[in-house]
Parts: sequence; structure tokens; C-alpha cells
Amino acid sequence: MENKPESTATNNFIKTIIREDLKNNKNNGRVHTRFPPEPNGYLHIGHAKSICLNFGLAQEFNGITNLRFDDTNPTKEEVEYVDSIIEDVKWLGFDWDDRLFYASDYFDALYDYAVDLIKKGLAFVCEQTPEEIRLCRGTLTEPGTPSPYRNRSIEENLDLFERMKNGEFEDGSKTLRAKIDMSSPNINMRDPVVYRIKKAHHHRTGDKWCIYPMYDFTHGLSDMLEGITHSICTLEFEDHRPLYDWYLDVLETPCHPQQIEFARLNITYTVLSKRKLLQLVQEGHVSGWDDPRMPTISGFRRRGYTPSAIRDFAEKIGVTKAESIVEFSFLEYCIREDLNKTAIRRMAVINPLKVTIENYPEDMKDDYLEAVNNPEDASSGTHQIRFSKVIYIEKDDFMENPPKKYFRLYPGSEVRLRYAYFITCKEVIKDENGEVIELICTYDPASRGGNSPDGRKVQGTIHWVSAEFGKQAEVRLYDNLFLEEDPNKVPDGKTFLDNLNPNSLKVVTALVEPDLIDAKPGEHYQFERVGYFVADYKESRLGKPVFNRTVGLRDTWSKLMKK
RNA sequence: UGGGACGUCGCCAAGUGGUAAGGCACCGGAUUUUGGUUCCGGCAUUCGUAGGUUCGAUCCCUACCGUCCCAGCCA
Repeated sequence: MENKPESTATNNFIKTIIREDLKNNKNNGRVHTRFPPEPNGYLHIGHAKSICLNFGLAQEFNGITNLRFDDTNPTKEEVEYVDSIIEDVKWLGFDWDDRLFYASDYFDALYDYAVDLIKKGLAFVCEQTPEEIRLCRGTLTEPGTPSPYRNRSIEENLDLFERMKNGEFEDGSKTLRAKIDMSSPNINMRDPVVYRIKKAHHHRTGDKWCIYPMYDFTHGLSDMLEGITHSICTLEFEDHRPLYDWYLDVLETPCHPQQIEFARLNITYTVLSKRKLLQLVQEGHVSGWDDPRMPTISGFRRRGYTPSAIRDFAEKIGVTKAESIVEFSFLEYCIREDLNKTAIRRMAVINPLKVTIENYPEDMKDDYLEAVNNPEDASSGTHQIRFSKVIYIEKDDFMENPPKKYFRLYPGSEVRLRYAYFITCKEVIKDENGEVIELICTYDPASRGGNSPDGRKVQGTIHWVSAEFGKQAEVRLYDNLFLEEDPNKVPDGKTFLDNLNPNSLKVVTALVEPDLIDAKPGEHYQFERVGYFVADYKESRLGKPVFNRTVGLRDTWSKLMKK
């Protein structure tokens, strides 16, 4: 057995359980997990935590993981979601080999198990209406009352259940219910529904079935059928574990997977409920499930997050049973850490201010300067940037009346243009509204490349793009979708939608280095001193790029200014 | 007020009877042609509260407080 260094292998309570199981040779030393999404929406970052957990655990303990769609409710599930889920899990970097399953694969087996339940006298066909069932279930403090159909004969139940399957009854008119304990303090044990009638078209089984099994019945048996050893789910299923166990126990199945619950992920400034995400999509508050502001895996992908950053995040936040809210900035830290090492650097001016260098020769040609592609990665090489008499700099990099410690350009100050020359601000030109529209500067030809032979120092280095050779590109500046740390915390009469950030997307035309015009969709860049950007997978085209801001660079200066 | 769970630094999180890891954030300082990166240093006498057991408790016991989940023919 390998000893992983403590630094990379963090511990958690599930690993402790698995190690103990392995020590006792439980399951003959096998570790077999599964990721069981319901295809009723796109996967989000909370699912990513679960995916990394399930696949990661198997990897660490020499096991395997199945991908299984929990598709027992045909009225909510669609193939579009199946396809997106497969794509997203793959993109995250996980592989299930040939073990792609669907709970619907087991409908025949499940039906047989239900018949067994009836034969054992442990299930009955109930004819109560949904309302009657609810009324008879009791409350949190009062026991329920048994269904009047509870004591039908096994023969009658068998007959009725078969006729349910054959489509003889209307939706909602009958159910198959387990016969457990109507006075259990655990409401899940009060004769739960096992099968319901739904004359609905299923995305895989078509019209073969008009009865569909419920989650509790399906899940444990599916786990068992696949030989799952550790069935990991979220905390809200803790109350269901007795029922999970009950089905497997009374049906005397050949194996009995262990359900283990962990706390689901919460992140500040975002919602992670499929219902709410669906609402954002359907009501058009975002452009779709993969809108770069969405906390979906496909949204993060378009935003420019990488699989490794998301996996790293999942590892770093850990796994516990304590509910917690992770700061969104923690995720940002993870993507910056990744992109810092890998992203190619380029200069781009997001908010341009014209600068004319008055002493730069009109007829200067081919003034190529060398710039490194990534200071963190020598193997990425260098590229050439062409200088010109008129350039653009960032508006933020000039102030007419600067505060103390402002290192950038102001009247009379000298700064370095990255990889180019020292320039000094000589004159400020304003429009009729007093807005600064142009700067007249001089440059020091001796400082070519960014250093002056006389050893003169400048405090600031700013980025620039040539007016003559730079290109225009659409840049989408994204910000949090919600203004509140907890978007769900709202006054009476308001909803989480009232916390939507009206400025979560700002589209600008930026000036970028010429080679960026042919950025390939999905390519990551650091726009120096600005942030990390990705050429949009969906809408960026060669020759007409669209860049999405993944995350800004850490900005100590603006933080200082806010104080 | 039935049942199930959880409470360790601003945020995440190890530790589970021998006297509080780590990461993020934050605060200093160094390096820097990105006010980026990197580096170095600081950052819980205290583990929801109160009792008890013990030579010794975050870890065991009791009570209390707080938070979350459960009354879908959803998952």
C-alpha cells in the first residue's frame, strides 16, 4: 500500500470509513462508487464536488466509479440534460469506461423486486388519492393512520399491481406502497410509495412503462445491482438511509452498499438549486445554462475556468458533514493559481486613452520589441510587438491629480511602457466637458526595451497597445450574478431574483495585440495587469474574437485606494 | 414542541484523551519591466455554553443554546 504525502492527500471522514472497510476486508477489498445525477438540469459546481469525491475516492483506493442516470421521473428528464452531463463529467477529467448506466436499465428487475415485496406481504396497492395519503401520513409530532387498503391479500395486490403495469388505471389513481410503520417517527418509513402511475413518455424506455419506481426503492437496488460498495450522497438523504437499508434487507439482496452522507456545497453570491437555476434560464435572466455567470460546470467552462482548477477547489474545500458556505473568492484563488502558471500573456487595453508621443519619428518603421509569453514558463518563448507614434493606454493608468503613491502616469511623471520605452506626460488634452481625451508625451529612445542606460528608475510600468497595429475585440466583463452573499436572504415579498446584479455583464470593445484577433475558442490569456480571459467557446470566431473575463488579477492598489 | 444531523480563527478544514495541522483572507517586510507572481514573518492559552469524569478533555458523560433537514404519487 502506498503512503501518500500528507500535503497532497487531505483526510476526510469518508476516507476514514473506507480505510476501515479495507482493513476489515469488507467487500473483498473493493471500492466501487457511482455518480448518480438526475438528468433534469445541467450539472453545477456542487455536483463537481460530488463528482470529484466519488471518482477521486475510487482513484485513491484503486476502485472504479460508475456514471448512472437516476431517470425514474420521465416528466422532468430530458436527453439534452443527459448529453450535457456526459460532456461535463468528461470535461472535468473523469472516466467511467464502459460503465454508463441508467436506473431505467433496471426497470424490469425493479418490477420483479416489487413483486417480491408483495409476495413477502411487505407491499400493497393503495387507492388513496394524493390528498388522502398526505392526510393519513400524520405530522412531525403525530403518527399517521394506516391506509384502508393496507390489508389486501397478496393475490389481490399481485393482480392489481400487474394491472397497474398494464395501464388499466389512470395516473394517480393507485400506488404501490411498502408496508412498514405508519407510526414511525421517521416519516419516510410511514408506508412510502414504491411505484406510481405516470403515463408519460420516457427518454429511454419510451412508452414501455406507465408505472415508475420511486427514488428510495430504485436507488439502493440500483447500487446493489451494480455492486456499489460506498453510496455517497448529500445530507438531506440521511433520513432516507433507514429506508434504503430496509429495501435491501427485506429483499435479502446479495450485497448491501453503504450509504454515506456529506454536506453539499454552498458558495457566496450564488445559488445552487436546480430549480432556481432553471428559473434563471427560463425567465431569461441569463443567456442559458452555460451563461458564463452561471455556477454550472458549462458556465464555468465558458467563463474560462479549467478542470484542474475546479478539481483543486473540490480537494481544497474538503468533505464533511458540517454545512458551510465557501467564499466565492476561494474559487477565484484556485483559477488564478492555475492560470498564472499556464496562461499566455498579452497586452489589451479595456478602456482606451489615446497617447501621442510627440518626439517619436513620423517615419519610424518596423520598431519591433520583444515580449515574453509567460514569465512563469520559460518554454513558452517570446513574441514581437510593434511600436508606433500613437498608442492607447488604460484610462485608469492616468490621473491628472493623483493621490500619494500613485505610480502611473500624471502630468510630468515618467513611466515605463511594458517591453517598450519610458514616456513622460507633457500635456493633457480635454474635450469641451473637461474629459481627458488625449495625452501628449515624449519618449526616451535610449530606454528601448524598458531600461534606461543611465540607470534611471521609474515607479510604474503600464501596458499599451499600438493604435496603428492593435486590433479591436469584444470583451465581456463578468461579475457576480448576485449582489448579496446569500442571494436567498430577502425581505418579505422579495425573491432571490431581487438580488440579481444588474451589472453582472458589461460588454466593451477593447484594443488588443494583433495576434489575438485569431485566438482560438477556449484559449486562455492573461491580459497583463488586467486579468485572465478566455476566447469564448461558443461565440468567438477566428478574426472576430470574443473574450470572457474569467477573473481579474489580484489588485492591491485598488484595495489600498478603497481604504 | 417527533425524528435525523451539525457546531474548531473572518471563510474552509485536520486533529477525537496528552496539552490546537494546513489552505484562503488579513497584516507586516523582501524581490519584481504585470501595484501580478514568488519569498519571508505575523495571525485560536483556545475548540457553541455550563457542569461532570480524569493527573490531564476539542476529544468521554450530562444538560442547555444555536443552525440545518424531513409531513412530493421529486430526486
